[in-house]
Amino acid sequence: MLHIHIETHSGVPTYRQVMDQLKLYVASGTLSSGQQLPSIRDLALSLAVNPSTIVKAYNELKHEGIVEMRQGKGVFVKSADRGLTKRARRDALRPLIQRLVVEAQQLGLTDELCGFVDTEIEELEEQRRRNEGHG
Amino acid sequence: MLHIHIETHSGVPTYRQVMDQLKLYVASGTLSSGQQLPSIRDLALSLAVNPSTIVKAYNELKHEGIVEMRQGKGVFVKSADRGLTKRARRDALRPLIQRLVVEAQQLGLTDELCGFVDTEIEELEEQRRRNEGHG
DNA sequence: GTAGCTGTATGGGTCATGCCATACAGCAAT
DNA sequence: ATTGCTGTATGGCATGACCCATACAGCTAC
Repeated sequence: MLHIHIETHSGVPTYRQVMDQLKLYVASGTLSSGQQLPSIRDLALSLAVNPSTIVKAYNELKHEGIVEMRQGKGVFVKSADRGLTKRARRDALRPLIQRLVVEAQQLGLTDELCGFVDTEIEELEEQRRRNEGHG
Repeated sequence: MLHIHIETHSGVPTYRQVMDQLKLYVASGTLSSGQQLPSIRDLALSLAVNPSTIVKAYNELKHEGIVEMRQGKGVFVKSADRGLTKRARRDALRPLIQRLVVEAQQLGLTDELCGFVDTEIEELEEQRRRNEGHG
């Protein structure tokens, strides 16, 4: 059973919170390729939100190539996107990196930034390893 | 004279574009501590937008501790924020890092990520060095 | 004090976002 | 074919984002 927590008054939209947590689940291996996600109605019910909100989240994830939706069947995790060239994938990441670097500079943390990133990666990998064990 | 370009149909709000470009100018040293920014009216005129739009951008930057506004005097670049503890500054950066790491994982670029970040930092430093020369 | 610059404050109009409600359509087991 | 699951499509409605217009208030030079 998938555990998703919605912070009602956080200012970040419900569908966005759903997306982000699902993306984290996929990235950490808690949800792996081919695995079925809760149906729109089920997830909507368990989160006590309108089904259309879940539809929006799932659709965005579909456009990002993270899930696949089959009518009558359900929603499934898609394998990680390797259809794009490495260059294209890097370019997709670039704006976010630039933003991060500017923020870090403003906070006087450029020197430590790479270490921070590595720590975060390590944490994610750790989670993945744990999920290997359980799966 | 400050060069700011507004992409009208980019979907990203005008005030946001102003903010981002100003932040980049500060981070790259093109604008340095204590320096005066264009007045609200001047900038609004040169960008052909309403003064209130500039007010919004400047106010956001004020809240982020990047500029200082003195009535009757003008708007000035504030020195980089060191009032917070290192821990607090790191925490401020963390959500952005987490998001980046998840995106990178999804694109299969975790291994290269740190290198990408370093490249971007190097590029910013390069700009700073060039600005040292001119200033 | 007055003229001319500066930032500040308030209110309004328009449009997109975010959420909800309801009806439609494909797939599969009975 | 019927039942019951699945995703899909359409429309409505409220809130907030975004931008604009106009009037207010502090500082400085004359």
